[in-house]
Amino acid sequence: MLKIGDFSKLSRVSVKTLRYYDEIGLLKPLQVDRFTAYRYYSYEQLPRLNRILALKDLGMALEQIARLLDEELPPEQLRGMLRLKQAEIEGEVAEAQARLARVEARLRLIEQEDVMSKYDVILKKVAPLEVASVRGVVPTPPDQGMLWQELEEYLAARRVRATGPCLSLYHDDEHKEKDWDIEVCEPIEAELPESQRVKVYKLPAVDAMACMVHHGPFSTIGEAYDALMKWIDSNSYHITGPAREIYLQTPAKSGDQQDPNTVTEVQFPVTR
Amino acid sequence: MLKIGDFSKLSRVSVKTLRYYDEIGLLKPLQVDRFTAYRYYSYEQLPRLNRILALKDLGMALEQIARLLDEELPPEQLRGMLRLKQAEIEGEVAEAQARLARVEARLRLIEQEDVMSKYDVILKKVAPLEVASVRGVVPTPPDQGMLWQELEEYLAARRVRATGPCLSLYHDDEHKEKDWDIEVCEPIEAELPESQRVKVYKLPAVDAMACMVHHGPFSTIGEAYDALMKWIDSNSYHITGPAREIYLQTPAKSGDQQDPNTVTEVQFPVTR
DNA sequence: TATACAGCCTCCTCCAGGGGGAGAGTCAAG
DNA sequence: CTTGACTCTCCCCCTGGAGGAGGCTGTATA
Repeated sequence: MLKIGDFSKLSRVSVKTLRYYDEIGLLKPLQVDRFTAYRYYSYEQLPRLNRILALKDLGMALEQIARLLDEELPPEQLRGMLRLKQAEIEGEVAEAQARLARVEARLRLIEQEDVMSKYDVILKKVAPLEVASVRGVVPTPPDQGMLWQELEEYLAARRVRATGPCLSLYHDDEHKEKDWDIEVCEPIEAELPESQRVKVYKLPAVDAMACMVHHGPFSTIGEAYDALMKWIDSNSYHITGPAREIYLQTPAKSGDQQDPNTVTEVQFPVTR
Repeated sequence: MLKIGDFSKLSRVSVKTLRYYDEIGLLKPLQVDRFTAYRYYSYEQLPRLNRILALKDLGMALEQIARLLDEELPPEQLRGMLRLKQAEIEGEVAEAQARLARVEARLRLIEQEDVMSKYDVILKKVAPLEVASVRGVVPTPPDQGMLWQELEEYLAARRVRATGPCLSLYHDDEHKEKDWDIEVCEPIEAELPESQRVKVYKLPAVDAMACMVHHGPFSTIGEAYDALMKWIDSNSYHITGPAREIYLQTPAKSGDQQDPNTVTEVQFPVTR
């Protein structure tokens, strides 16, 4: 009969842990003094403890180990559990490697430019969204006011209201000097007839959307685009569709390019 | 001003989490109604939240993120933290891969033999140990009784007692039919003079000791050796020194090869 | 304007695997 | 017999929230 301290030294498992294993029923002392509550272990319990440690070392949860040991399970089932565990750890490895890649990308970014630290990109899933939209070609982005006016008049006339912040889609693949192909959208829920100019449809869901929030005047939104592009490049993604610009907080004066309280989210659908 | 639900939808962070971030001071709402305690957020808080999510995504702890954001730390320090994080994740990857290798080895083992499931190997560090020992060549392991007798008589005559379970070292590299080179040891703490036959020294510490506890008669200990060897092989380790046999629970009748209550630990120092 | 109902609040418990420590009782050697 | 080393139970702590109870609040609609 060994007292807990002796058993602890023998097995190199802390006393605390042994008491915990007793508590959860994973390894009960062979005998417990009814008056002093002292735990007494036997050498013969070492194999069970070692089995516990071996399974724990494979990444099994204690409760699972308890079930596994007490149910005298068939070897076939142990095999199954191990294979499951194997898949799980493979997932962990992949996840850790992905995280490592993100950290390295971030390091590369701040290596080349410290301003980057103003911006943070996150990757989200985005649900499909029912919108009413007007698409057209305008000289430069600030000129899209015309499109907005058109869309809003149409909605107001039919007493339909936006159900969330409105957004623009930028359909051009590359940066242009003039003649931008822009689509302005308002999310709606009601039924709405289409017209020649106003389309009603569901924006597709996006599995991986690289997003960044720009807080500051519209006139400086280029910085956000630069940072976002750099992030996408650094993380070896590439763009798979039109950019979205979501107007979370619109300027006090509509169309004001300088209002510093404007908040805009820029999004690019991406894939590896 | 956005209520917590709206802010939650906007940022795709659960309400629960936002309240938690408020509680730990990571992201306080811009304003809290003094009477209703309703939290009100602003669009301008999105960048901070996004920064939080981005850093969390790199594996940073929330408390670290809080310090990082509130201390306006120099970019140099961020770089340092990221490099630290990088090393840490590399460690995680390595650990996960090692665990995966262990699971795979275990799968291979039970694949070839189900009996294996009786034995569990664990890898320990072993501290140095002061011992008195007698070494000699005996026909077969059960004949080591002669050596034990010699050692114990020497100790008894000098009133020195063992401070832990005694053990044998097997110095032969390969399995032999006869003439085993065996050293029997008793751990001691007291000063003890050496003699021609009895040596006193410190068994070296071992960094990686593959250990297995055999519970059953001595006569069947060969199974334990087989399993241990197989494990070592399966996990691509190799043996770097003499095996140790630790007599945790000795037979009721000294030297009894058949007592089923005997408990013995078999150890091999190993390395990759 | 009454009411329904969605949304918000605080507070509590729970997860894994123990670590740390307080306060009190026990064991064994000298 | 004493003393010091062990041991006991009980409680709180860690991460990053999730789940739910019980009770207010805000707003849209009839």
